[in-house]
Formats: sequence, structure tokens, C-alpha cells
Amino acid sequence: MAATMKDIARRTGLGLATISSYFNGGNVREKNRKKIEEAIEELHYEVNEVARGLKTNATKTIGVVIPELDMIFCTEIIIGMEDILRNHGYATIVCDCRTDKLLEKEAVEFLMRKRVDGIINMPVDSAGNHLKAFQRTGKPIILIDRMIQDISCDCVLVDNEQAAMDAVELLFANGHRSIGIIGGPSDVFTAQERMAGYFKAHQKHGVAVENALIYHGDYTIQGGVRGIEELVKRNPQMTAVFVTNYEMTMGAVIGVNELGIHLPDELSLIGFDNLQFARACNPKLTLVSQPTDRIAKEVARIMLDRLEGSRSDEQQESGNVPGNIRRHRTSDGHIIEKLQTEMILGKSVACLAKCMP
Amino acid sequence: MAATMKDIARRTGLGLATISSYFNGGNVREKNRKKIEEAIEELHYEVNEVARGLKTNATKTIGVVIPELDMIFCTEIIIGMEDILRNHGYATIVCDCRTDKLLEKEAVEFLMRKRVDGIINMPVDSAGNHLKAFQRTGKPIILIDRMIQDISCDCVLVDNEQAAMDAVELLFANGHRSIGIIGGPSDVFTAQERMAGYFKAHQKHGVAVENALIYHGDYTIQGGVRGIEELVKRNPQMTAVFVTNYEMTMGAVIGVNELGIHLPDELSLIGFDNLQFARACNPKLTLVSQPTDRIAKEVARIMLDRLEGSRSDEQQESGNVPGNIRRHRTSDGHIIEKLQTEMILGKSVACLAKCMP
DNA sequence: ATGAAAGCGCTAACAA
DNA sequence: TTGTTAGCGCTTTCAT
Repeated sequence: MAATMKDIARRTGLGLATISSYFNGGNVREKNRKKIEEAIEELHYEVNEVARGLKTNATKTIGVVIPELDMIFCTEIIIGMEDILRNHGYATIVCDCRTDKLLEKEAVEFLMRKRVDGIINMPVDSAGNHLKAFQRTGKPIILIDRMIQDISCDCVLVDNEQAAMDAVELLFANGHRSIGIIGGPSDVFTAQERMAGYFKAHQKHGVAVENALIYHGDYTIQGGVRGIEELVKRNPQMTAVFVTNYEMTMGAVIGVNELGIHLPDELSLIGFDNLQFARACNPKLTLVSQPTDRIAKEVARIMLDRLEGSRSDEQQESGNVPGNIRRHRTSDGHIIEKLQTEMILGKSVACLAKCMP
Repeated sequence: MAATMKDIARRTGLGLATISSYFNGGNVREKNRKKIEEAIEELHYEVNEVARGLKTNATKTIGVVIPELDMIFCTEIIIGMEDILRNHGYATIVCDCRTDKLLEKEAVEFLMRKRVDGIINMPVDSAGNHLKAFQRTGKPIILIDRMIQDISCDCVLVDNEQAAMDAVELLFANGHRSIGIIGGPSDVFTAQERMAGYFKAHQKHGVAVENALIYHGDYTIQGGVRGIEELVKRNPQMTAVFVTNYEMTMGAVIGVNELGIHLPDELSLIGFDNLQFARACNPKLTLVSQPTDRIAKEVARIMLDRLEGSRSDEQQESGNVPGNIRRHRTSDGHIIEKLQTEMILGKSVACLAKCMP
């Protein structure tokens, strides 16, 4: 059906090796080069990467396993990575495992059968069992957003504790003392870190944490709605709420609207991610912004480094670490990067006492 | 490195054909079956789909080419499709072409080299030049959302004209006569259709369309912001605006907030897509909702039908067409499906005159 | 039911 | 520089 190198060989009278050489940057006489190019044109030849992959044991394909494709944090990272990887000839197979450990394991097995060259994973199973088999292949794994104790590999993380501290301290600075939090599932790495930041900020300001002010959501919109409803019901004295991911932030805004609560005079709110959504809220939301674009870049770069080693044209960059990224290497040579978040100021935080402008 | 069928053959003392037979549902003696399964277990064997793909000329991989992965309409469809396709053993390679015709063409070429079994495309190039080469392979193409004159293939569309008519007529019914529209790029199929619906509704109600009420956006958030700013500036008498996709709807809401316009008493608004966002708006947005989930299902089903023919277990379903889907076949056997949208009522439309409740 | 062998389209080692 | 050939891991006749 489709033309093969053999067809080109026949048409040009050249040998297979010459054609292969042409495609792989070898030396081919100018005259033959022309002939080959003509044949390619006429036969509509396209390299068969499947055959090439079988031979070279490299499919030029990266598997990405994430909890939910419609969590904006995931979507944004995938957009960035896919772009870079494809520009380097790599395809990306994205598997959405619906926040299900079993599906996550199946996704990795699926990708193993597809013989992907590497896996990028924002893990659901914090024990990492799903990755053990792939790790045996010796191919690179990069973890996003969540570390796993038992899996030694490269990681790109966000400084979640600091992020939460920034948010809660901003509330303290504005005179708030009774601050609710809509946290994530307690078995999720980032949720633990963000919760830790909430506690740390309280400790620093000598304010005791009340249990009633803590709600554990599930990182979904509906979870955010329920969270705000619960917190408001349980805490009449509460003056502010910090929501710890985008989906729940949207849910909290929905809840606030449906409860008829007016921001910020009746309640202050700090959300997470998605600048545009914050702008669309009235009043504009104050929030913690994660550098998804940067995460995507870092992950893609590390993956390409692992795959192409010194061949990668970005190798030089590896040296220049921007100030907002902390990079270090584990004893077994893996890279751990931690990126900083940023507070984006809106109008959703009320100033209760004499406070900074 | 990784175990192969040969390894299993050696370990079990069986021939290659028997092992292959085992994997492909052939008859294998119970005793040998056991032996094979033991060997698989011990060797951590996983089928090499690359080799299989080379032999069978089918990669069990579908390419998806879309304008922007972060257009929620695209994201939602991809989530639905990927799920179904993976459950049938197919991987999905998504290529985001950034609404760029050249990148779109490159994406298709990239997928051709990867020898995908089929392509699903929401086209940017309305001339369809990017698909010509792939079409020659005889492999299936399914177009989403936008038809292309020159490319005869299966299409899953939305009744955009009706969608726009529904929205504009709702405004008429509420007494509005000066209705602005933030449309899409005039070379995009859906944008043309939605604009046509706007005109048709005006015609039906005997209201002349004013040029100043029409703004052509670019389907981005920023485009929506600019759109609402422009329309408000140009039309002091305008009482309502219809926005024709989600991103611009969010933009319009941002613009309305930043201009300090109060919904719905100062201006009525009807948006597009994303129910959750509508709920998060205050007042809750009235909007046109597209059946993305259903689109995803239809596209995946048609693709699997084309690929597996009568082997597909869904074949029976092909007969039962839900009432809100109009299906027909072109003379050359291609399927054209058109799905209906739904109006979701919020509180963003003011009733100006005596009107229906 | 099982085995032997050819071949999918490519790369790479070797020879010329 | 170019041609010949083996083989990547699998499926698939064709024998047995």
C-alpha cells in the first residue's frame, strides 16, 4: 500500500542502505540525493516509524498518565509538554485514569505494551505500585506534582507548603483570625503539603487551628460547593476561606453565589489556579497561581535530556536554573525540582483591621 | 531486555505459533496454556505492540488533531473519546495545532509517519489540504464540528444554526430588540452557522440586523473581552448580547465586570458551553449547551465501526439513533450526524416587556 | 494442536 | 559512497 524504502530503492536503482543513509543524515552523493527526493515526492513516501521503532527499540512516544484530563492543572501542563515533545519528534499518549488506582495501573501496562520511551505521571497511587514494572525496563519516569517514596526518579514539584502559607498569611495580614480551608483528599501529597502550610501559618501567628474550620474536599467542583456550605454552616464567626485547588475554587464561588453571600464584605476568599476564572469573578478573586507552563517546560526538558542525553540542544540550559526553581540531585542521580507559586491579588479579601494597603 | 515470545517459547519448549495462538484466542491445550501463563508471569512478558503493528499493519492508535487543547469544547470531547478508545485497546495521540494551518498539516504528517489507524480532526484549514495525503491511505477520517467541502468522510456536527436561533429567540421572547452578537472568525464553519442563526431569528421576528451589533471575535477569552467592550461602546441602546463560544463567554463576563455593568438589569447575556462556569457566575448565566459527551461517544463509535467493522460489539447500536441526533449517509457511504444543543436557563436574561415567565 | 519458516519496513554492520 | 544481508518481535501460512 504505502510506499516503502524498497520502492524508493527500486525506483532509483540504489541500495537500501543508501536510502536509509539519506534519512539518517549520512553522506549521499548529490546526484543520488536528488533522485531519492524525486522518488519520495512521486511515491508520497513517509517513513514508517513503526518499523523504525521495532528496529531501534525506541518509539519516539511518551506516555502521560494523569488523574483527570479536565483538571485545568493537568490540561495546562499537557498542552505545554505536548508542544515541546512533538517539536522534538515525540508523540504523546495521554491516559486519563479518572483518579482511579486500578485504571492508573492499567494505563501504565497499556503504555508498556505500546513500548513508550518514557512515562510522565501525576500519580494517584501514592504507593507507586503501578510504576514498578515500568521501572524495571530502565526507561525514564518523571513524576509531576507528587513524589513517591518507593519510586526513585526525577520529580517536578511545586512548593505547596509555601503556597498555602503565602495565602493564609495574606489573610492574617488583613486581620483575619478565623480562616476556613477547603483542603484536598488527605492521602494526596499536595493536599498534605497545603494543609501543612495552613497549620504552619497559624503557628507562626500564634493562632490555634480549629477543627471545624477544616474541610477535606475531593478536588472536584462539587466538593468545593459542599465545602463552602459546610464551613459556613459550622462557623458563623469565620471571615475567610482558603480553597486549595481550582476546581474546588470554582465550586466555592458557586456555593457563595447560591448561598447569597457577598464577597468580600461577608466573606473573604482566596482560591487556586486559573487566572482567567479569577478575572471573571466579581469581585476579582485573589489566588495562588501555579507555574504550569514552567512545570511543562521543565518536565519536557528533563525527559528529552534522559532520552537524548547530550544530543539534546537544550543541554546547556540545564545549568541555568531560574531563581524561582530549586533543583537538587538525589544520591542516585535523580533530579528533584521545586517551583515557587505566586499570589495574584484580586478584590476578594477584605481588610478587617488596620492593615497594609 | 524485555522478554519476547521467543523467550516464552524456549522456556515452555513450545513453538512460536502456539504462543502467538495463545495470545490471539486460538486453541491451545490446557496443559500448554498453563505453562505459557507461568512463563509470562516469571518473565514479566508484555506483548510488543510495535512488532505486532508492523506485522498487522495496524497500530491500534488513533490520531486526534484539534485547534486548541484548552478550548473546553475540545478537551471535553477528547476526554470522552480517549476513554472509549482506550477501553477498546486503542491509544490516542492528541496534537494541538494552535489554530495554525501549517501546524495542522505538520500534525497530520506526523501522525502518518506514526501510522495511526485513523484520524479524528476538528479542522482549522477549511479547505482540507492537510487531509488529502492521509485520505489516500484509505484509512478513516472523522471530522468533528466542521465539515469540509472537498473531503468526503464521516462528520459529527452540532446544529449550530438552531443553537443560535434558540438563543436569539429567547431574547426576543423577553422583549429584547437590540441584540448584540460576539461571533467567531468568519472563516470558521461553526461561526458562520451561528451567525446565520442570529440573522434567521431576526428575519423571523421582522427585526433588521444592525452592523454595529455584530462583532467578530477569535474564539479566545481576550477576544470576548474586546468584543463586549466594543459592542457596549458602539451601541448604547443595546439590551442584550449573545456570545458564541465558551472562551469568549468568559471574556464577556470579565469585560462586563471590569466595565462595572450589572447583569441582567443593565445588560442581558447568553453564553455558550460550560455549565459549571455558568453556575459560578452571579447571576447564573443562561447559555447554549453543546452535547460534548454525546459527540465524543458518536465519534468513537463511528471510528471503531470503521476500524473493526462488524466485529465491534456496538454494531447493533448503530441502528438506534436517539431523537436528538439526525443521521444520514452521503451517496458515497459516509455518515453525517448532527446533534442538537440545549438551552440552559439562568438569571442573566432580563424580561423587558410583558413576556413569558 | 503445534512447529517451521517467511516476511512486515526498517537500521546497522560489514563488504565492496 | 554504496550494496548486501541479518534481524528487531511479531503474525501467518503451510506442514505435520
